[in-house]
Amino acid sequence: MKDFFIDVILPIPLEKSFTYRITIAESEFIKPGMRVSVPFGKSKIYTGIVQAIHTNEPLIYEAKDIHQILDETPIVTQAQFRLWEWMSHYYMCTVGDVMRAALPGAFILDSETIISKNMTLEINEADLKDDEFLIYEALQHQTSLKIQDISNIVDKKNVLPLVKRLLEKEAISVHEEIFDKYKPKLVRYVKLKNTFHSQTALQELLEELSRAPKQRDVVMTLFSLTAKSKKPIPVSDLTTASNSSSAIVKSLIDKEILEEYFVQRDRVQYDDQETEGSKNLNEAQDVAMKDILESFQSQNIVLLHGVTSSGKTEIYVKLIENALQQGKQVLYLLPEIALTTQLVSRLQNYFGEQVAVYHSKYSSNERVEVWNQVLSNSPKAQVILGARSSVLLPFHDLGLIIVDEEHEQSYKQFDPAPRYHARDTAIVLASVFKTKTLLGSATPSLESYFNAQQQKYGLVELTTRFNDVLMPDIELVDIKDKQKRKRMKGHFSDRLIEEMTETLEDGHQIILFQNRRGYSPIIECETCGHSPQCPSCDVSLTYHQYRDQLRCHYCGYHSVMIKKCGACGSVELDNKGFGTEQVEKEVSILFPNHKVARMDLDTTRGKYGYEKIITTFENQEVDILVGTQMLTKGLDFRNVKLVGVMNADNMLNFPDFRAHERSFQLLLQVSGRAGRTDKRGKVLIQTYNPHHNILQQVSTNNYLKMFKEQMDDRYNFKYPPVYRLIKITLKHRDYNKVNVGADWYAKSLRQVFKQYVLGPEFPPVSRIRNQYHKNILVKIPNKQSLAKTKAAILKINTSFSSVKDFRPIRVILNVDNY
DNA sequence: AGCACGCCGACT
DNA sequence: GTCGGCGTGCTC
Repeated sequence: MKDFFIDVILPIPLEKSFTYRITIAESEFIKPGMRVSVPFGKSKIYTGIVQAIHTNEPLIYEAKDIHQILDETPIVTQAQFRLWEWMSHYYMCTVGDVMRAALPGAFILDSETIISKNMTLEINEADLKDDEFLIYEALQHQTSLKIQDISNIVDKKNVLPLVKRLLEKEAISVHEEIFDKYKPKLVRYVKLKNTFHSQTALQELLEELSRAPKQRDVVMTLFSLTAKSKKPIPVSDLTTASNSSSAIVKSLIDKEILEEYFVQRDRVQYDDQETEGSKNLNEAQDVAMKDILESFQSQNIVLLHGVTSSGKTEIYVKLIENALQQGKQVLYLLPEIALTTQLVSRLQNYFGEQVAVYHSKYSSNERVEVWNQVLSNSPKAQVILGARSSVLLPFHDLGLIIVDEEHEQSYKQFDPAPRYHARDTAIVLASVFKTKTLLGSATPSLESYFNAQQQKYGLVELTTRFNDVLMPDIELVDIKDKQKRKRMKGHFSDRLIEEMTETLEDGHQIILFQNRRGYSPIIECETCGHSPQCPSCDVSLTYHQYRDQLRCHYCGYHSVMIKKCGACGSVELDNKGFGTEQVEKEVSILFPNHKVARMDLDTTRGKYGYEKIITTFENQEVDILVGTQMLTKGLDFRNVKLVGVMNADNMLNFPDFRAHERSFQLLLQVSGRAGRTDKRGKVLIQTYNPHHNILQQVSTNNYLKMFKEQMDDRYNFKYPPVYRLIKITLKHRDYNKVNVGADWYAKSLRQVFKQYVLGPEFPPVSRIRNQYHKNILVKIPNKQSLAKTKAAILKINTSFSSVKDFRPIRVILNVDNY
């Protein structure tokens, strides 16, 4: 009789998969895609995913037995395995990394060490030391302790030696326990005990309760509620309806008059609302729709380039309808930030309960529920509306993928691994299901537009705004000139103030855009020029006025605002540069009679952070909204007529090969917020450099010109999409070690890739959280094999980490690091 | 990644 | 003297 084994993926960054022994009985039950808990290392128990079942006994080691099977049916599909495999190869990470990113946290169970008293042996307490005795005594009262409890009792961090000593003295025993993290949400219901169902019994009961009027009320209310709706009555409904407390209900339950019971409920629920049919498309949309469908005949991927508010969503809705009619699931990807109630409720309007939402602000439990619904192809998960990580869901029969705002950089995950791009991963996912992908954007990324021009993607253009709203009028304001002529008030030019005044008088709203948060990014001493720096990063601290704090935007370090220069003691401190906070403050001084709000990372924390701000702005409780690029993400504010860009220069001068492309996208996107209904919107862009090509192209809304010009640069300087990039980052807290290591690494790379290796170079912020960073860039010509390139890099990587001195240096491989 | 083992400085 | 710092090596 042969023995059975399983290969298991573990959520750790190790290349190998691990083989465990299973029994014959288990082999009949276990299927690939199920979770198992397995012993790993000396004592830990990890959660793994079964990859394969086989009979090949490992030769060089003894396979351990598994600990437990965690699922009855697979929770990971074969299609996912294929996608995981692709991701780990393409993005140069382990399958375990992908697994960790894909599974909701509650699926990955951890073991915990549980300490209990050794019952078989009486210990002479005199043999125990003080701290040992403390634990021993604690175990007289409690049957078991966790490591954390022991830590608390003896007030020490590292208690493992202590546990070990007790173990040796046989005073205690330890074992590992795993806990299910996913807890279904239970709703408590009550009903009247069966014995009181007859009319007479109820009469008697009410009489009996006449001396407890509160309780009597509750019973009466329950009775009338039940008569009214016939549905089960949740305790919470009963207490509100009868205006009583749960204590009264509890006493009724204790008296066995009422009976409580629990029903599992989905955490994510929508009120059933009337759904409506999709809107009829206008002529332009209709043409675009037909073009898309025609393109899909020959292409798997189509790029829809439609100007802001051209009504792309309506086209998506039609396409989703088509797929649903064929009984297929649809994935609709959006940047995290655009996943607001605005869009969600819009889609629910059309598709009702069939829409499931998935993003990072969902709790782990909520994500498990969505996962299971997608996996079981539940009617509640036919349209999955989600951010980046939703490409990793266990789709069943995917019929269409839509990637909206495909140019958004937030689709790319930078840290931790897998450093994947959701748009590109979505395209692969679509190919796994042999289905189509639609990319949509008003400002497509150069790589997508390039692919469309190369006939790799289909291309459909939509050039008119919905309802024939005019494109906003974009005006560039030369603030260098304005400053010379003393026409600036703070950071506001006279033109901007004029337009703002007029807009406010007309009762319209204003958006002001400044791509920097805080009050001012640099505080400089006027006497000695010193400026306060973050102690663990190489950046100036940003002054945040609302908390009177200096903050580091890289590591979160903060201290109180200094009153005098830390170097020379001078009290003359100057603010250099400005952020959203300062803009907000200046607005409230310039327009004291109007309400201003700010939307940036600092004001949108928490689950409903941005929703709150968006709602108040939507309801016109706020006239002027100041914000960072958060404002640009597909928000639809009807009443905004003016958009002001406080300073376009800092993003244009950003040291990145995409700075110009990004600026163009950002400026056009933010401009698109202006005048989305009848009135023509106005956009003012303040800049020191009004003749900059990008600004000219923004003001004339000339995407094609921008594309051509940028592509010339990309050809000349060998950047994507003409060349591919892999960025290698080395990290260590020792400056010298990073330098030496990076030089060695780059030298080895140059032997293979010659002039296509750039660096090593320190990034603009070379030290973050006390770690020095150094980057090496590998450029890959189009004709060079990607697979071979990666293999060569991995080989160098292996020899790098086999040098003893280099081993502590962390190496990060980032494929398509843009 | 964790985690154990193992070898050196600062404290009850 | 120990406590605890992190270098090194291993995990089926």
